[in-house]
Amino acid sequence: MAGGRPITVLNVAEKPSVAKSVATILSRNQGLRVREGRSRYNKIFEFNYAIRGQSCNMLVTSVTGHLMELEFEERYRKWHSCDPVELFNAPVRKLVPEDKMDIKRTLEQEARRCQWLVLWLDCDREGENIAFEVVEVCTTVNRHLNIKRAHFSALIERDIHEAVQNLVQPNKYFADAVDARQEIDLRIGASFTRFQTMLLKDAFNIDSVGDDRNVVLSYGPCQFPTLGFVVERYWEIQSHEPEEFWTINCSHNSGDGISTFSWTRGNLFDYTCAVVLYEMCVEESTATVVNVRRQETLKYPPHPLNTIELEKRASRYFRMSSEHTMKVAEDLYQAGFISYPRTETDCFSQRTDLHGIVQEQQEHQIWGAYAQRLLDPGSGLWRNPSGGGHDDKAHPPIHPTKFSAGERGWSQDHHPAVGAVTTVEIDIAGELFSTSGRMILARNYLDVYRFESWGGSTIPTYASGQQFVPTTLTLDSGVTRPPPLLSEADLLSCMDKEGIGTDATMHDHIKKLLDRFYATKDANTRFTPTNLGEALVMGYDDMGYKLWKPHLRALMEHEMKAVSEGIKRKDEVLATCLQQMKSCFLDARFNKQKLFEAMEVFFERSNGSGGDENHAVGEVVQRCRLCQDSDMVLKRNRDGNYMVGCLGFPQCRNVVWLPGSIAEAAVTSNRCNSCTPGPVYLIQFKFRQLEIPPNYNPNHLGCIGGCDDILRQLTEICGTGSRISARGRGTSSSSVQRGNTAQSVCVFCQQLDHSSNDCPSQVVGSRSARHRQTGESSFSCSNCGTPCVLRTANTTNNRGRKFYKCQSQECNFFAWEDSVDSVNGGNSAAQSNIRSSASAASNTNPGRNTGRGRGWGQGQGQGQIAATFVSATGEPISDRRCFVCGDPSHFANVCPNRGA
DNA sequence: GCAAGGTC
Repeated sequence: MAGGRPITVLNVAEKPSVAKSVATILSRNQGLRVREGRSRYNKIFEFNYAIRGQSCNMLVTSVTGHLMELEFEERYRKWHSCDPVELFNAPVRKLVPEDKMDIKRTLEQEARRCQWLVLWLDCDREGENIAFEVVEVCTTVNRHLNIKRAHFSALIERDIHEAVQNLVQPNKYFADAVDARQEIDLRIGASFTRFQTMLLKDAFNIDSVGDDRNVVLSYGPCQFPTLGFVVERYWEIQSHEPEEFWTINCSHNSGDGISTFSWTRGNLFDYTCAVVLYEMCVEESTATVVNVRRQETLKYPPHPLNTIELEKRASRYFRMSSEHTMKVAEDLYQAGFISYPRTETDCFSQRTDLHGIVQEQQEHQIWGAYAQRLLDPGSGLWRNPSGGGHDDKAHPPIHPTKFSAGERGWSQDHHPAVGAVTTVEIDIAGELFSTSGRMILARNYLDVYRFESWGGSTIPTYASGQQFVPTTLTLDSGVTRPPPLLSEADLLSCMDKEGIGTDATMHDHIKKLLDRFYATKDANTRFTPTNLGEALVMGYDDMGYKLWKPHLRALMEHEMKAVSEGIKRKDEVLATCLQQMKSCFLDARFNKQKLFEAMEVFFERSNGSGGDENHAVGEVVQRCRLCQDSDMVLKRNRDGNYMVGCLGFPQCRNVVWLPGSIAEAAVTSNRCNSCTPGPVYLIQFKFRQLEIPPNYNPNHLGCIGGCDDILRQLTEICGTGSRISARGRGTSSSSVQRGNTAQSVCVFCQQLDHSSNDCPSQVVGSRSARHRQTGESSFSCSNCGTPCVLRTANTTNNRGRKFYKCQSQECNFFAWEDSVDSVNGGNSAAQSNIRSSASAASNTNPGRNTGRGRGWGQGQGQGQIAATFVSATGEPISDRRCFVCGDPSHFANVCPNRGA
């Protein structure tokens, strides 16, 4: 070929900027001519060049991403033109859309006079697919074209010259995989979207979506699993039962500093057990150092950067949204500062010239010196970065491709930072406690990677066998908390882990949730599903279909990979996938009632019968007495169990779980005559007969306001439908605290300090059953006769002491529980009903028997101990307080002032 | 009016 006449070569890039870069690099900016094409964005560059000795007249132009779109044939385009199920088989075709026709014409025009076509599309599956679109357009007008593919990963001279001198063939398998993906996405998306939109849009008043004429309840194999992540986390939070736990903390002031030792048992959920162990420690409180360990630890630098990690780190360190990050990265790529920013790869190949990359950085004023040290063989600092195990075989990890003196926050090659951790273990009465401190010995890569911190903390010196008396020894309590709502970084992690979307599209799917009114994002970038989003997921979940789970996409992705590797044929994958999805579609349509039911939980039927105008029928039960800001509504969780929850969730977490034996429940327009503050709407319950005792009527018109003994009894007998939290469970369960404590607020008296099971008002003040069969006595206000509630004092002098308070707002009656006990002969309901485990524990302690007892203080037989112990078996008196109002009697998750 | 994926 060498020495022949010049040939004309048409080079096509994926976007105009790449065409320009390729042309500039190959022409070395000598004799480069530019002319307009038919599309105003896609210029044509011309210059002379020699490929392996063959002189070429090079034309370089571009497309803008995909040139073609897949669409249904005309007669299936209109929404009502066919049954949506037909979309699984309806003929489809690939067409150049109208707005790409100019580009198509330019390609045709230039291809007619060329001998070669060189494809400079991005080196990934989509790029390969676009390459075949370009081939189709060009070969239609010139079937003699010689087709070549250029493989490059960065717009730098070395890569571009190397690519053009080593042209290869395009990979049809890659393109086939994308064809299959496109067809499956189109058929599933269109069929399900039309189905659920036409089914639900007009059937309900979907108030959250504004102008509902344009509402589309879309379904997509990426957007729905993304919504699924949001809803699943929301459900997890909603079903979390706050659970109290106890732990022993020990501190020691040695004179050289204070060490805080934590209990190696961690948190105990059994109060009695914790008290017994605490008591042992207090009685035999000398601590013995049993182990002092000093260990060198290493903190490794992060793996080389891929797109998701770039987005997550930018979100974490710079609070940049994923969308903005990719925009900036694209700019840097186009300016030649970094390699291609859309890559899954997080390990460098052997071919990458890492030394060359670092050499470029030697002049940098911040990390230049570090780069020089890395390159100095005498320093012994060089280490090839360890990979994260991902390689898309198309692009290297994102790395700098040329020097910049400006602020750029990444480095490539790092040594781990070195630290020394000292761990001290002590033994008190057989219980182990430990503490640790860290000293950083060598910062190494942390010197240049300034975003990661590795704090040091010092502790005094201890020797094995040494004994000391703890300065404080406290039994502290806490409450398990639900996980937070998903943040944008969390969501990206979920999507990445499950393979939802591509690096370039993940942020689009997240945005789609907002656009479709499926979810909202708050100021902290945390996502909450809307009623609409939750209802749709719930509907499919109730059908038993995991269409909102990532499995379907994962399966498809797996199949696509097989196609791209030539292991499976496109046609067979398409046939199997679509067959499965079609039967799933038919099943979903058969079970559409589930979708209706789920929507009914949240929305009124649009042709509904109206009902009581004062409240939304079928929903509102009462005003939330906790936040006093939102309504409490009857809802079902995803397991079908009923609860009455505050609409202010997640800011307000007030929830009343109802018996697990309910088959059906509906809020009526009847108001309770006795519960205040009203109105409290009665709920018509239908219980599953086999799950309740025979003497109860399965049909019951009940009230959650506090007056309904039958409801309380069935709750106790049947338990609630609240999901048991997976976290923080699994220790012993002998204590009553581990009973049915799903409510943040007691069902019966709306107090925060006990569960409905322990509610004194049910014994003391129940209207319908003043005297229970057990013979326990009640207590009513001696002024007005209204039933009293039992509360816990929080004043300095009486912290933890219980008192009765009249419920009537006009009456100021008040009496200490312990003084009432003595009047009533010490057999009060309150005494027997509250915290029985604590009572048992406190029996070891002479003194008032008020629930949890009062613990061990100075002067209670502990005189041999010189240190001051904080009494701890009463109400929580550690430094932990509600961070909202500072009250130590509760935590912020149940704070009545929250959101005030 | 529908998907996801390129890109402007």
